[in-house]
Amino acid sequence: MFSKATEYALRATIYIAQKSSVEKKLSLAEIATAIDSPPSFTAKILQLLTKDNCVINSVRGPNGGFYITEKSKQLPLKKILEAVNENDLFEKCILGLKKCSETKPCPLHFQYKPIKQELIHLFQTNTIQELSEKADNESLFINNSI
Amino acid sequence: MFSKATEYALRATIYIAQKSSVEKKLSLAEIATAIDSPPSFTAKILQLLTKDNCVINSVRGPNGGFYITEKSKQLPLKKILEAVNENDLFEKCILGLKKCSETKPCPLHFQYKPIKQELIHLFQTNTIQELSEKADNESLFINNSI
DNA sequence: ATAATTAAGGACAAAATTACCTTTAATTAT
DNA sequence: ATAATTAAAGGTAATTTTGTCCTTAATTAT
Repeated sequence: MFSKATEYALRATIYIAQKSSVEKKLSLAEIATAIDSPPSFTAKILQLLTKDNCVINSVRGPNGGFYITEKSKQLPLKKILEAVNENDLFEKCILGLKKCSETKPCPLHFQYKPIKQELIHLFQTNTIQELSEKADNESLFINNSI
Repeated sequence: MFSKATEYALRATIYIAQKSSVEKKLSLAEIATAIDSPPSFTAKILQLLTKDNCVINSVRGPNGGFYITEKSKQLPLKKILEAVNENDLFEKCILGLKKCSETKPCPLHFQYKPIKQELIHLFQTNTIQELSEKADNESLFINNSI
């Protein structure tokens, strides 16, 4: 479904929202270990999420690391997809047809449409905070190797 | 969503179901042109679909080509995904967590679940024939460049 | 039988994605 | 101020996916 990059972005952001605050920043090493992702590749993705502080924040130096503000926690998951340039995924034709549209629909168009809309709805209505709270309850999901 | 390979597999199969019969086989060249896919790569994918005649059939030589039997037209789209080994796509965790399950769910698990089931339902209930008939009505969808 | 045609199959190439490593810049603690 | 720490940034490497090409095998038409 999603690329590795997007999966890591979602997992990392949820983890950061769960565990961080301005006072308690998380290092790349901790994040990558926690979400079971390759550290260097994860660094690149965190950079995307940090661009213009669009989703998360970072500071360098001792006791530096990544954190998320209360304000950013109110952002929809969609923002994460935007940050890693995978936001158009749900817009695309399921058969990969460039010209597929309402007026020129592919044979799956109208059956896929409601599903697509549910996906969009899922990522638009859920905030980062809501997800991180769910993560608190529903077992520590995030470590991929456990 | 899907890989190029899967998109081509779906488009090709629908096109073959639309236009072919045992008497009227379609050449690789015609199929690739019609669905706007790279011919050689498409050849590989058609081979997968032809393995054990699981979805489509082929014959070599003059007036050879690809066709689909009436029986195979009754197969669900899911068969196409199986043939190109992308059938597990809908089984996977949306966050890419290997151990995500009903008892150890990721924070998106229960919200994604119904969507996943609709996707599975879509590919399990629609037959190749049904799709190709839709393609007949809903404009010739398949050429990607028009 | 022979030649022509078409898919099958194998090897290879290009592009995209994923992953790694090293240097630089910023920040902090001493 | 200096040294230590951490992310940023750039380059590179490995892997996967996508795409190409060439030879082989099968079938058909002549």
